[in-house]
Amino acid sequence: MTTRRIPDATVDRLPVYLRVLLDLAAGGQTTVSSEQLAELAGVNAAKVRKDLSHLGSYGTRGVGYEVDYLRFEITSRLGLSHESAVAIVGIGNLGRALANHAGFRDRGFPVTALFDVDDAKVGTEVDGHVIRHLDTVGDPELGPISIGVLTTPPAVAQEVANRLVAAGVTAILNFAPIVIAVPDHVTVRKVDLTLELQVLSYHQQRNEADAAGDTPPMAG
Amino acid sequence: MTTRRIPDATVDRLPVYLRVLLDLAAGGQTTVSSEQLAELAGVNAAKVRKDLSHLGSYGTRGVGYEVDYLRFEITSRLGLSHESAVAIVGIGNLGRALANHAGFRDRGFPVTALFDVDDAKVGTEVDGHVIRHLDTVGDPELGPISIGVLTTPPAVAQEVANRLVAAGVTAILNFAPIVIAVPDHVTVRKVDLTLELQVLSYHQQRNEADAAGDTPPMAG
DNA sequence: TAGATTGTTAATCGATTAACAATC
DNA sequence: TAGATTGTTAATCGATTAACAATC
Repeated sequence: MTTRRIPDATVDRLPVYLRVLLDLAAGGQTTVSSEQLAELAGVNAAKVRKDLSHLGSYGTRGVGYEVDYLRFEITSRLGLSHESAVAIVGIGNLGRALANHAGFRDRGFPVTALFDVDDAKVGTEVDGHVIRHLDTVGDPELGPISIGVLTTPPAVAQEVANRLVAAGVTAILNFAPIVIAVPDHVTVRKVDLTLELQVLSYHQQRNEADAAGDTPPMAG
Repeated sequence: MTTRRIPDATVDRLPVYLRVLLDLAAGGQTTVSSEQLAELAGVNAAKVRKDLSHLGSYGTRGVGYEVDYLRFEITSRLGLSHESAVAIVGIGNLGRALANHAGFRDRGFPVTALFDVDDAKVGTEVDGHVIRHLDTVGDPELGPISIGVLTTPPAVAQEVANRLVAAGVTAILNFAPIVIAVPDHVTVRKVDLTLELQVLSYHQQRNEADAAGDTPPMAG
């Protein structure tokens, strides 16, 4: 069963469509046009149709897309038909907040393990989960870990990533502000909060420069 | 003083280069080649040179780039020469963690205000900051807010964004899993944690499919 | 001068968009 | 049949990359 490759830009948008479809389904809507889906997802209709065409032809001309069918299809292609266990490593402010984050469990990503190396933290509980020492990360009795969430200080992030990979983790969400290297079969996504603020800063500065007449809007 | 437009993809990488340069400077290194910068930033050297060329010609052929000079230049172009006050709206798990996040203040983004609408929270303190009612968001005595961080439930995110914009905020970092609409002069970046996990799930599934022989690596 | 490395060019690639024939 | 809307094509745009002349 060969599944065609989906472009990266499309993969990044499928979760957005999926969330919109869940909302629509909750509201009782059974059909949606590319126009409406685009509006709710904050993109244009051509992009929606192009994106969905990579999944196959699941719309009906003159009618639109069946909400439930499309939901099912996106869920399946994203690999969300089964739950994925999440382990959080580094239980500081952010790690603790994520451990408490109900949204993960609700979306099929139950947090099943918390790790740290601080003996003062190991053994204590967060949201019903005991914090374990990172040395036990490979322990089979914890069950398989599908995704590792890295919320350690940057100085140890690479070392921790190595240990996660050694324990069989093939997907990492990295919050540490450092680029980590992993083998080809491991996927990393990064969330860099300072980067986000800095990019906002850039655009803010540009807008101000434009407003100040650097690129006069209509004045002549 | 006209500053040339920098491509979006480049703007997204400049903060990464900046972080690497700070590390190099801390280590006492005064010069860096595109090759080394690329290695540390996790990209290739051609991209580094192309990106930096948008800032102007700040390298020296045969030598490389002066670390301090490049740092200064990127800092300036990103608008990081002055601090930007951050307000966090929605003090739940995540908002509280971000309020405690020292990395923001250290990078020039001091958190100066916390807002919520829950009377049980209003008046209490987090990391030395009193939580205020969102109704006071425009209050001049709080000082200007440069960036608003949205950590509210999705159902109220649009409404809260409207109030931030009305209070003069022109940059928003949105953690609520919903697309928010804002006027043209306002910039929004989103951080969608569930989306990140779902995209990881997709790649994980693809890698497994490939490993299972869907795309045989070398077997014939 | 010889070696190193930038800055720029040009080719390539992937993503976006508009337009419209196909078709419900 | 008439109206609506998809799925696909083709044009355009922006990003990436390799290659190399310029030059320190």
